[in-house]
Amino acid sequence: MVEPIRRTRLSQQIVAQICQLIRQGLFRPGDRLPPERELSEQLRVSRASLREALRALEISGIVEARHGGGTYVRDFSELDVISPLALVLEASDDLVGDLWETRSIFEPSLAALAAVRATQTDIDTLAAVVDRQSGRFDDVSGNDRAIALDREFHGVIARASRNEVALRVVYLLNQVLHDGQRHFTTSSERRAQAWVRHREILDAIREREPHQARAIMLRHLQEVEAFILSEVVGDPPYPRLDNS
Amino acid sequence: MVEPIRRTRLSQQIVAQICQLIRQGLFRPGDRLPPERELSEQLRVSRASLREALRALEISGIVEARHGGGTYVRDFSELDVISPLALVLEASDDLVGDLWETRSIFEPSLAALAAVRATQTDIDTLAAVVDRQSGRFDDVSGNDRAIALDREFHGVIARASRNEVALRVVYLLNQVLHDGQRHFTTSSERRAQAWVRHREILDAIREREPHQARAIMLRHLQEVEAFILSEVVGDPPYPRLDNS
DNA sequence: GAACACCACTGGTCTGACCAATAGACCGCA
DNA sequence: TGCGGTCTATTGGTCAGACCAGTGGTGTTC
Repeated sequence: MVEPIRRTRLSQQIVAQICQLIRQGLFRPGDRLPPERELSEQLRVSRASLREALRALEISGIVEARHGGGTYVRDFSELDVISPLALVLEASDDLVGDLWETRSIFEPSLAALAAVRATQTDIDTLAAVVDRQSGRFDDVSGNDRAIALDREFHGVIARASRNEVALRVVYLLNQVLHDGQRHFTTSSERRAQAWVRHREILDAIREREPHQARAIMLRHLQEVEAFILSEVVGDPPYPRLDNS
Repeated sequence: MVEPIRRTRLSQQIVAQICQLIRQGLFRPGDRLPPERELSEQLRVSRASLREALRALEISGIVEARHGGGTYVRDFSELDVISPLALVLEASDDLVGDLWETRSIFEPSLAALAAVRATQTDIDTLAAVVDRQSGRFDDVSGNDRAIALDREFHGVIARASRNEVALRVVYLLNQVLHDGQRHFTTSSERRAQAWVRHREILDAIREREPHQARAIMLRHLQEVEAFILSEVVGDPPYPRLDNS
């Protein structure tokens, strides 16, 4: 019935303000922020409070501090930040199924959006990734490289969807999933099958066919998911949706 | 060829250590951590460094600090977690369109899942919410109540989808969206239309028709989104997907 | 011109102090 | 006894200033 009073910490206000400055374009990715001492003086807050705010921004992946070198605004396209949410989800193996299901909800739509919105540059980048995936990866480090390329493929599509929010969400999901199964090994046959699907998705995006892109992405994820869930985890506790 | 030296910040080590203590069960959800002064003494670090670590843990949703009351380990099942995602999205008006689009990706699938997995209790709860939405809400506080009920409706469906990850994501999205437009006013006609859709979704879930639930939810979101984007924000900068 | 030494700058950490909110102890009144 | 208010120790929030440690440019030296 009544609205609880909004007790806002000083560092939160600072975070909001700096975020706004960045969003307004006063600070652009790659720019160096003013020194902490100077910034704290301008904001009329102590350096400790400012540092708490900067730490929050750093955790969020918005800025990056270099000891002795200044604090820089990160390029948002580099989203490879350590997500603290991974700490929360790490201990729970039983969430892997949920994570995959969530990907299956999300990424097909992102592929469809990418088919509508991808620029020629996006498509070229995606094609380059798919091309690099055509290799065999038989040596020791091959598995890691294959996984990295797979993440890159899905990352490029998410970026091509031109939806900042969805991009962040899907990136987070994949990161948690990746962290939980870092040493997961795929077989050559699996990789070959995935590569075929990746090529089909690329073609669908290139041909601007969102429905096609969505359907193939869904099929791709379900194939991989079925394999992983059967090998690593157990059967899902709840009924699944059929495709649609 | 050589491994770069890992220059780790003090606060990062503290975060790792506290996380480990929580993971080991020394601190359980709901427990109160030792006071900052005491903890900093035990860890042999300054209070400032400890506080930076605690701020990181708070952003991650692992602990919660209460001014004058101590720092508590959060119950991870609580959903209103401050995520780094929320920090990024805070104070950003031009992301409202992305947020809505992301909802439109997510919630139709959740409705479909709910149609498959909802228990009788879920359906009863949902029916009760819809029933309460049938009122007129003409008085002053009516708008707030209507918005609260709307959030509750979508929350119950998300919970009924039995997907912990998706639940958290959609909860976060709606929270950010709500925080950004707290004082948004809807007309009675809009509410009536939304109520019709809500009833249709409820019926679809009750009849165990996932396709139906998905389709109506998508339609519902697109209707509301179109209204809000036209009234409050501007036209979307990128082409939208047609339904599907 | 290249290698080196130096030094101003900047983030990282520490100390100690004070402010502000909380919560429990304590007291007085009904 | 039980309720209400007050008082105070505890605890998080903020501040100021200092020093440490890594960076990068500048000037010197050969």
